[in-house]
Amino acid sequence: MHTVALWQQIYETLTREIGSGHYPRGQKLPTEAALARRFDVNRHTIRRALASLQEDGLIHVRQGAGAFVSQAQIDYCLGKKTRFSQNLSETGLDVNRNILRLETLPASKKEAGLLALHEGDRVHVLEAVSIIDGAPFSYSSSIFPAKPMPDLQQSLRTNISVTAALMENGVMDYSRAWTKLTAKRALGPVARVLHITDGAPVLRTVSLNVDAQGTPIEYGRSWFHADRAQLVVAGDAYDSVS
Amino acid sequence: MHTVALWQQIYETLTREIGSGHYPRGQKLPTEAALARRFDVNRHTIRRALASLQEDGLIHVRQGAGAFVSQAQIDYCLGKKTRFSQNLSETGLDVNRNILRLETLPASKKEAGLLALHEGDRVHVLEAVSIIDGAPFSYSSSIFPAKPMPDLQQSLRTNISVTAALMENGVMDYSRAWTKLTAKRALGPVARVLHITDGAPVLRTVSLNVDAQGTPIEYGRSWFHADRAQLVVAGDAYDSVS
DNA sequence: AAACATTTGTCCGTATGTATT
DNA sequence: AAATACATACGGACAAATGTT
Repeated sequence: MHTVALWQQIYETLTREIGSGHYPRGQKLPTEAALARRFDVNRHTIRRALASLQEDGLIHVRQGAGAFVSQAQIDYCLGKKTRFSQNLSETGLDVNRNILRLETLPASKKEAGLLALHEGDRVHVLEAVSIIDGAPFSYSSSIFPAKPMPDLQQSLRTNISVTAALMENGVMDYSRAWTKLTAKRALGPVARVLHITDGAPVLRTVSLNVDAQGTPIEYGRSWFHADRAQLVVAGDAYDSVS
Repeated sequence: MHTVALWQQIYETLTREIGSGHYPRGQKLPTEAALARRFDVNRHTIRRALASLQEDGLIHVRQGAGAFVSQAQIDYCLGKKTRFSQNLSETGLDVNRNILRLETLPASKKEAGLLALHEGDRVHVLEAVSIIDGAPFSYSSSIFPAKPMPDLQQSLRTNISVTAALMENGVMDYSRAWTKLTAKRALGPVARVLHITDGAPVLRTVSLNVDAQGTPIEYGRSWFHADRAQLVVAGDAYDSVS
């Protein structure tokens, strides 16, 4: 007869309980000793179950502190028609934005190259932190060519949505040319705005948006809170969303 | 008259020199003191230039050790038709693979759910490290349903390419249903196989491949060496590659 | 293992030119 | 025109991390 291992039963019970909200997100689980008493097993059996929970990313364990239920990761869908606000507000989350910097200035040689401009052409620079459910989710730094949309700065200030701001400036449609992703350690400023400790991992993306003619209209770099963000590339999303 | 700041000239010079291979990848730059002598400026001016190089990701600096030219990141393209070996061997890189584990066993409840099987149905488990140019690039753990491809284990052992192994077992075509990405700290085993220090950032992906009928044929989790890997999602790649 | 030299990180201060108010 | 703020550049001192002997 086949019996499920003890640790596995406990693992499944805890998975259910975490999923149902019995142990709220971010909160501490009972100590290993307490769980051992509850399930009437040895502490090592609990540890085996917790190890699996950790592999699944459901909890994270800090030596000396305890096991904590991980925050739910927010799925951020990447596709040709990636729109930040739309992407997230559709999920019913409370999305907000803090502008850290918004100005218009001449492009450096590097910036000009990225947007296919000439050095000295003016660009709008936007740095912002997106806040979801009251906590920092991502920090992003974008540049836009100023010539075709001289009044974008004002639009960005009044609209939370970049898409809406672009529409006010005549860009009715745009698409994501490419996105490059890698993992980095959060350094000084990024760690500060994301409210994470220096050196914690972040997901960094660099991306280019182009208009219907293929002209670059936004070059952006983003840093996502790794504990909160999960980027999703769905095969279908590219076709269906349009 | 407008003059370019000293530190900026130095920054551009070093950018050029690194780009042209004057300072080889992975190698140490001269010390700040030496660069200060070379450009005949104060050490702080050099530091300002190095800070910009670091922002660009061209170098990374280790206190006490020095500034090192970053390794060129390997672009790994994500798309519907993502094929690991193809993806990378086309770039002319030396791609290899070490199998850490390859066996066939009954699926746990969780694994069964992921592949749309029943608990206890047999699955092939493959854990492997990919080696590019002699150094670990990624570690991945995959499961395949055994029923439709009973001899896959042998094929995986003899073929470096998973695609080729699948073809030998009747899967002539498959596509990437979705990929989920996030950043993590490398923990024990992952850090060991990737040859990085514990806690260093890694890029983790979870993905599902399905056959032409939409049936799951591979569920995989991968950990990419963050210093070496850059995942690229190109809008066009989804359409053109087919 | 312990002492040492090297190298980067941080802080203090000073001076000057430039842009803004 | 004057006052103010900011970016740039230089000089020095010590702390912290690393590598070597």
